[in-house]
Amino acid sequence: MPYWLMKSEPDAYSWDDLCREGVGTWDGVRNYQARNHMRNMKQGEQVLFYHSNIGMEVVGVMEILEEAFQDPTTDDQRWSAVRVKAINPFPKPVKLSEMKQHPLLQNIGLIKQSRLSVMPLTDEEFAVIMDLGGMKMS
DNA sequence: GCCAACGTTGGC
DNA sequence: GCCAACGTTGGC
Repeated sequence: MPYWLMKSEPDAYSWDDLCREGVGTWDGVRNYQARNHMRNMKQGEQVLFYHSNIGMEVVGVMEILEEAFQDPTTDDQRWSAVRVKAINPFPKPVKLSEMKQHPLLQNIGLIKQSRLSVMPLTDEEFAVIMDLGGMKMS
């Protein structure tokens, strides 16, 4: 099963914002590569939530509730959004600096392509980050 | 605040 | 279709 990681600046939209809303719409993505990843997401898949700029850490796990649909923030049909819900916060958020030091995380988009905001993770990468964050895999 | 990386735009 | 100029992202 594919896993994902999505970034947001907490100033704009944070983990706490998502928890407050319960169900969140992940919209505003204006990058083709990121959009293509979003269109590949399937209901029930798990997504890590990363705080860029402020925090620079993975803070929790989300789940895809609704697969890609027209981004409600624009009429431009090129852009898609997905619906997500928070599952669990990390007991211990995982810092970017920590991930950069981990030998099994050297190929993740966060490190290799720092501007990409939506990216896939391998089973192994997902498991490593969950472990670093003190989360038990269910 | 700076700047590297990278995507987009527009002139040719 | 190339590429210079420019804008944006995001780490430092």
